[in-house]
Amino acid sequence: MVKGKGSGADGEFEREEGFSGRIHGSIARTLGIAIVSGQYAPGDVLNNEIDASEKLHVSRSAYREAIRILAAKGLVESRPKAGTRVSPRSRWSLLDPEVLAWFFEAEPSEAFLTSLHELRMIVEPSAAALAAERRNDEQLERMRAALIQMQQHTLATEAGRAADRDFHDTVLEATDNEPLRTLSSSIGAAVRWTTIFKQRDRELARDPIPDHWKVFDAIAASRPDQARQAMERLVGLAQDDTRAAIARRSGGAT
Amino acid sequence: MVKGKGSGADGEFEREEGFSGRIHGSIARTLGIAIVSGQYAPGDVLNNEIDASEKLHVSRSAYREAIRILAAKGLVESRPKAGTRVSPRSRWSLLDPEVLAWFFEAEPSEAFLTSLHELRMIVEPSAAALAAERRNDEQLERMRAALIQMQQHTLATEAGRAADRDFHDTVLEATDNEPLRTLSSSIGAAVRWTTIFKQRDRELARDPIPDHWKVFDAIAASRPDQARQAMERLVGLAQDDTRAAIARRSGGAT
DNA sequence: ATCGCTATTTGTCTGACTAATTATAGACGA
DNA sequence: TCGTCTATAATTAGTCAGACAAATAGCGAT
Repeated sequence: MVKGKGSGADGEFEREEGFSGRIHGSIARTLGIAIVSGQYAPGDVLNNEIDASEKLHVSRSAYREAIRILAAKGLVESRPKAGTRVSPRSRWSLLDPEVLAWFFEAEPSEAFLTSLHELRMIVEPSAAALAAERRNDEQLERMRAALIQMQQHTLATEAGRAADRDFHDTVLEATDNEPLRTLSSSIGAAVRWTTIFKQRDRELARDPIPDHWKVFDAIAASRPDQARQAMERLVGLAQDDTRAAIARRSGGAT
Repeated sequence: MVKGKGSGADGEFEREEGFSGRIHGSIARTLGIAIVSGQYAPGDVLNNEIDASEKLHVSRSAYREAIRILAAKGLVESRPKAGTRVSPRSRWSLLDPEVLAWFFEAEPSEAFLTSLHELRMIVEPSAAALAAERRNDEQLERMRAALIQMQQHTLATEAGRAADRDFHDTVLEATDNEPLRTLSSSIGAAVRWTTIFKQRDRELARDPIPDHWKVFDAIAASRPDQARQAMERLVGLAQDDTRAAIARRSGGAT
């Protein structure tokens, strides 16, 4: 039993792929996914630090740092003698980028997708309205550039999807409201998965680019109400498409 | 230099009061407040772990766990050789309950209060509408109970303010949308500070209880649009009052 | 039913070693 | 001579190990 990590070509190992660089991060990720995917239920008590760290072939301190990360995100809570237990879902930081990523790591439930869309539906139209009032020229340029990129690459490519996210992200930024901007990660996640689902159906139901331009035009023209309506339409259609894709997936095969 | 903590009646000490029980939590709190209050600016590099932990009279491992917490909330980022530096504000988890608490620990800026109110203005009316559609009887009862409590204790007491928060919290819960519910801590923070500011002016500008009942009635009657409008009015008035109180505070004395 | 004890578990400390990465100085080529 | 690329060194976070402290849940005695 040498020192260094021991990650060699031995026999058994666990977390392996999808490493997060640092070991505590990767452990946090592994446990985080296990928790949000329901492998551990709220109320469940994790193994004690000694056993758990041993089982994962890491030092106790590395394991503890991972637990601190999860605790900071509200996923677990630990107390002496009581152990570390999974917190009730209501305490989870569902809008945290990492937590969200962990959710999507294991095929999020339909209900979760739906609620994320609902959030978009609430936040984005108002955000667009604020953006129409407050955007500066530089932000407007970035939105335009994003849409052009999106047009060139199409949503079938990662570059195109990134441009899509950039657009929505910039709208949030243009609201000049920091807490609102924080939601961009969640919105971004919803956007990404909307697109992925739509892409699974070969025929992408509708070309969303004209709808994006309408939002852009309203923001460019500094017309809040118009921007709100355009965004409402855009998000609503995305929601419909996702719903349809999901229905087709679970309902009947091709 | 004995072992145990050394928190005795010695000479100098730092973090002291406001302890969070566990030491790593209290360090995280101390640093967290220092960061959100601007004592450390984004981009600033913290002392290396050895020096920092020494200066705080804690072990390196405890200090490191604190840093993991801050990193999990997006406040800092650390890399070997580069050190631990404060992340750009855009990465901060502004809606995290603890981060929010740290903000309010050091008199939040007017701009921050405003943006939080803006968020309320966006989220709560829609939430009320959803709640009107989806609330169950138990939740409705909790809302009613909260308002009665609020009426009895008035907003001058902590019990009354807690009831106020309970009401808004239950509305969020009744939306049956988990990500939305996550925002309750942020909303709650805004609610709490609205009230505190209003209370500073002796004459509380307006009795908000009737407005609360209007929201309740609409939710009870399952009328989404009515609930949305009532909540819009309620939050709008709160916003006005807070603005007025702030203006009076910074503008001219009594 | 209450109180006090004990065993378990997290929390903290120490100190050493590892690994990553920046920065520096040097070699090489334009 | 200047610029660029490359090995090397120095710094810092990351990991590990094992011991001890503190808190508390659960149990047994009263």
